[in-house]
Amino acid sequence: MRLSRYFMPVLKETPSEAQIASHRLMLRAGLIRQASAGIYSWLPMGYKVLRRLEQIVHEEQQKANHHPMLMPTIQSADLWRESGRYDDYGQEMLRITDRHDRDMLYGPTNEELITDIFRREVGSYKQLPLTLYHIQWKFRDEIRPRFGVMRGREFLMKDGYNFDLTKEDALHAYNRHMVTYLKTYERMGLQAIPMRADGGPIGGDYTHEFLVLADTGESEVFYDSAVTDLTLGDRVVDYDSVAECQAIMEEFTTPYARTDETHDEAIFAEVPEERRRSARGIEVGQIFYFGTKYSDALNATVQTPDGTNVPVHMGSHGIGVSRLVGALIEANHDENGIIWPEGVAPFPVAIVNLKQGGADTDRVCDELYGALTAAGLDPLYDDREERAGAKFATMDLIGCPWRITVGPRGLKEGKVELTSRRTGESEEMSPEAAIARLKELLANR
RNA sequence: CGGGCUAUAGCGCAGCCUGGUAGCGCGUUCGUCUGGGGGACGAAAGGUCGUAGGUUCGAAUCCUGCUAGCCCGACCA
Repeated sequence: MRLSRYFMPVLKETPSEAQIASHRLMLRAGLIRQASAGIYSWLPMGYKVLRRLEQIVHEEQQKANHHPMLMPTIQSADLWRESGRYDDYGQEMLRITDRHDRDMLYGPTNEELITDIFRREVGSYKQLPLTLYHIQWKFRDEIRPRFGVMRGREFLMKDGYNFDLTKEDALHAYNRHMVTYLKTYERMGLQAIPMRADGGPIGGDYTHEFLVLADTGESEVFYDSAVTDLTLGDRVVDYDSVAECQAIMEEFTTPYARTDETHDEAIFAEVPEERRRSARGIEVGQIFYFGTKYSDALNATVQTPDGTNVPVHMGSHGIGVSRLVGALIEANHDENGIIWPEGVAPFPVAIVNLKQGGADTDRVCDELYGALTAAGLDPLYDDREERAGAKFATMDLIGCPWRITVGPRGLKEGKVELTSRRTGESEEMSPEAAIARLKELLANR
């Protein structure tokens, strides 16, 4: 993308409403603009990050044979009355009346709707196991929205629902989801620690929250530092293997890791003192097994081999996709701006032309732009008529992981400069070498 | 919802107390110079002062209602 033709309204000053780093930087870098309290428009570069996160979520879910679909944002109140949650949910649910005076609502979640689809269409154990998910906008009418997309009222969420014949099968689904989530966060360049959590309004006996450590997190967390050494890396997981998913779940949940709601000082004290940590965390996902709570309420049953009808065992699982953009920035920024992990950067590499209109610099930039585009590396070319300082400051703010600087000084030696946004380290090399290096560095993207 | 605060140009703010021509910085446009970390000079565009009403010869300024937004708390992914 040529910056001169893009829409990226950056701000030199911080709008007064932004308190925390991610909110400030999302506004300054031109990712979002507020539409009303807790509701945001996603500008092109913010939308690009959001789509990138969605894509990663989709890929990891589908590897586990979970099926994407799309349910509506507006739901009828009837189903919620049937489950009993129309009254339970309280003021957080945005209630709407249509022209025929029917009670509608903007969905805060989709257990009722998905269970209704299931009970209409599935009647036999032979159709199980089944996991369906979607990525859709939700609305929760927070009393006080704040921190930008971290705690908005409208938010994009991946929510999935598993349907299984037995509790054992449903617990495998639980473990399977834990693995897909760990994979998903790792690909985004985030460490999200699964922590034993509280069921909350959705309910459930088995539940883990995934937390990203960050000073501005809303939750206080306690953990054994051993848990932060764990990674899945390149492990290829067989999601049909009950034993393998179980083993990974145990590996990641054996070290002590809990939010303050479930924290137990006595058990925590058994962790060696030098490994005990308390910190703050941002919740970016949660998984639940809740048994037959909704299938009982909504009469979602399947026929077993012996001819009886039994309610299905269910679980639900969520990833806060829009919130993740904020969490990523909280975990990856410095005083100059965002530092995107390579897996999620809106543009993985930026080309900075220090002398716009110079014959040599223009030519080399065009060549780099063409070659990187052809290689699928989606470069952002800063071809504006700006001075070097302004270009560097803008590039630091928007946080592309790699920057190629093309200036007359370096070109005298036939060199351009490749700089890491994260470390600030630079290396001079020929344009051809820079292209080759970037292909290598970004091979996994 | 309780407590506190704010609303003046795209962004950050002053002006209000003590009523009388609507300002500053950044950004934007044009020109000249400049050219490796938000450069300099010159010119210009851009504002129903949140909104409705009241007081007054006259209201951004004083008074009242309303709306929106922000902060703290409770709540929450």
